[in-house]
Amino acid sequence: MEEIRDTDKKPSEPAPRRVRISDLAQALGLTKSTVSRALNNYSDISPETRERVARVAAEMGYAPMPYAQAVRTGRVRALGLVLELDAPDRYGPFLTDFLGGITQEASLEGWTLTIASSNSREEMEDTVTRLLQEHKVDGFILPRTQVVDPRVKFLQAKHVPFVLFGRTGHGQPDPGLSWYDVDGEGAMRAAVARLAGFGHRRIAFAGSHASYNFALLRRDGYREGLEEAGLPFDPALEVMEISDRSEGAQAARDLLDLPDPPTAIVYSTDATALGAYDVARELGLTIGRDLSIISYDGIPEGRMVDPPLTTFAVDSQHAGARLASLLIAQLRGAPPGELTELVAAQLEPGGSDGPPVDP
Amino acid sequence: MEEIRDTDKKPSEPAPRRVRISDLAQALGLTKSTVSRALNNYSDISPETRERVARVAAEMGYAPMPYAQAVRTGRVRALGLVLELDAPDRYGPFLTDFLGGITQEASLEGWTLTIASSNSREEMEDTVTRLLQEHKVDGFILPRTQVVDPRVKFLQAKHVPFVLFGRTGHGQPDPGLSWYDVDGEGAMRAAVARLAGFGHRRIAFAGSHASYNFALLRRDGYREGLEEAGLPFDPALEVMEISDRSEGAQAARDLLDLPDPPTAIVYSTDATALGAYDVARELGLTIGRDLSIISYDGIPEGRMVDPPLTTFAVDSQHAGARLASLLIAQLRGAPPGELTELVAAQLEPGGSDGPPVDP
DNA sequence: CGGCTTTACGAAATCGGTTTCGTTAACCTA
DNA sequence: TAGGTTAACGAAACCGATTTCGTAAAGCCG
Repeated sequence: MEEIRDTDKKPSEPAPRRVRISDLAQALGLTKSTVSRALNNYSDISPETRERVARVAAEMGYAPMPYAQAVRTGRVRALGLVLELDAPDRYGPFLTDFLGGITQEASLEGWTLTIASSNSREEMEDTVTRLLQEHKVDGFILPRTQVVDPRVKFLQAKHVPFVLFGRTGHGQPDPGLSWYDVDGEGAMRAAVARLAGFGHRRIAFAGSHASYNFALLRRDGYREGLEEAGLPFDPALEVMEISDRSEGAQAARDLLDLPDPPTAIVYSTDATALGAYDVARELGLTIGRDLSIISYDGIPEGRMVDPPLTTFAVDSQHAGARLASLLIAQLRGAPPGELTELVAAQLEPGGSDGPPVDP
Repeated sequence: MEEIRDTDKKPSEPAPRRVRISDLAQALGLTKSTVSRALNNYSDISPETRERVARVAAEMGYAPMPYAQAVRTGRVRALGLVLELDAPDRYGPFLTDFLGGITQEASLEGWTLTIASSNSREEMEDTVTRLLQEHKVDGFILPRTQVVDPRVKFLQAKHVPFVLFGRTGHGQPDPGLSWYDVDGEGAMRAAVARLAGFGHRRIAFAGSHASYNFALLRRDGYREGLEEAGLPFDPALEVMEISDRSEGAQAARDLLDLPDPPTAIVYSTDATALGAYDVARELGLTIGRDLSIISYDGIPEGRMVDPPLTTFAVDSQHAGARLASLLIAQLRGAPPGELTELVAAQLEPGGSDGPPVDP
């Protein structure tokens, strides 16, 4: 019966013998079953016993092994996150904060985060399927929602709990979904209001890819801002599909080349707004005077440039923490549709915006 | 016996009934035990039976549940990664690639990645302890090694397998450890050689925090490069403890203020090298002509600046993949000390270096 | 005060696997 | 050909929990 298998040998391990539920039961003079039910708040346990079990468990440092519980319950106390490696901006600098937020919050509740990655939709579905079939994960966090997000249907069909970072469906979010989002629409509205307050009359907008839900919402916010400020909407001043710094620069170039150019540009993302700095340097314009810029995200880079970028900052760590919390709540039985959260972006005034110069 | 517990209720789940080992056994006309041993390559199974079991298992789509196996084996097929949220550069843009590399490679072998985060060393130890005591991971990947890394002793004491991204101990890496590293020393040597080849005689170095192992190695490489080029080592041209763009700028300013200033600066990281661009603009110098710059990392930003940064690029995705592979090998029984890998950084010539101008 | 609920716990089955220990039949060997 | 191996599989224990079911004692009721 010699074992010749070539995989997964056990390393030498003088483990310090953890305390099991049976040890706890013996110490208490009870049976495993009673102890288990006491710890899980069953109603057929007397309050005194319940309290005593809890106390001794804490004293002995008992912690159940999630995977042993999982054999019976099917739940492993693990959250799943699928990163899309082909994302246009590779999640930029947010990822660390975002992951930190998720894991710290999850850790408080005794959960962990398992991450997977994919290069395409097919790969994403395979990966998710494997995580589920191996029961490595109880639910998912989905970053970067699209207007019509294939992941939603996919997970709903499998009856897997999940939460979204960002809404879907543009104006009408699906009522049965859990999500957390930052109010990009409101931020863009406020950006336009701020610029209009400075006296700008021609305010342009450089948006992101329209397949992403946030892109449409921010564009909406821009248009609403114009309307509230009593400014006319000029289609020539609205460009979309801008996704990196060089495209942001090209957008600025095109806008400034117009017969009646804008005096301010609202960018959908900081990364693209930095392109305006390059163009300003080319053309000898001073940002904040000759051209006002306001954008959105709050990347560290925005504070390094001269002048610092005025932006609406997103707290990625908070987002991660809240998403973890919402998902755990849902896994504990809360109705998904009631788990939604919309927070405001935080204005970080820099020097990139100000009153327009008179011609 | 009604259940009133307030946590972890099971959501409705019409799961598509997965195939268990007992189903497989029944279909084969064998017992669970025989099937299990066949799948795990025990020697007391005939080759024909082993092959038949493998074939039918594949046909029926059987995959063992890792947590059910874990109850007996104590292994869950999960890799652990602890992110340090207080890292100076927050892992920059590498994290996405790095995680992608780990997860893709792990996925191929049927493993997953569980991540945790910490704000301090104490928190890191608590987190690791919890992950181990709950048996949520089998081993760890440790990024960003320090010269004397407290994590090494900590994990060794617990007899937990791990691999390092980067060596430790400066010159003398601990022989019993597994690690993957990029040859920063060699890259810095090559950078100096390249600059000396252009005709530079006074070449400065701006390094990182000396507590990190890579910082010392890159500095060594710089010094070796000077020696090989037959150039004298001038302590005034070597500054350390530079960790971000503004510190990189200040270093450039200080170096250029010297009585006999350098004509080229080798930076330990791209992020700090970008500071030189800011200073060049201030002073009206042209990078690549008046001042040559070579650095290390290969961040995307380096290709966006003008002129593009000449740098030695690191493939973070490959690093992640190899680290995962090394750790899995170790978990399968390979001796840790033999699992080491050193790869070269890839020179990406930009326009930031060239022959010095004659005064 | 006898029967009927509750209350509070123990005994045992269960989850999906792995591993130990027998056991049978074929194969050697002397 | 009797006795000892060996090959190949079955039976059952086991891992650490949860959950179902059974049951003794206490409480209630008329």
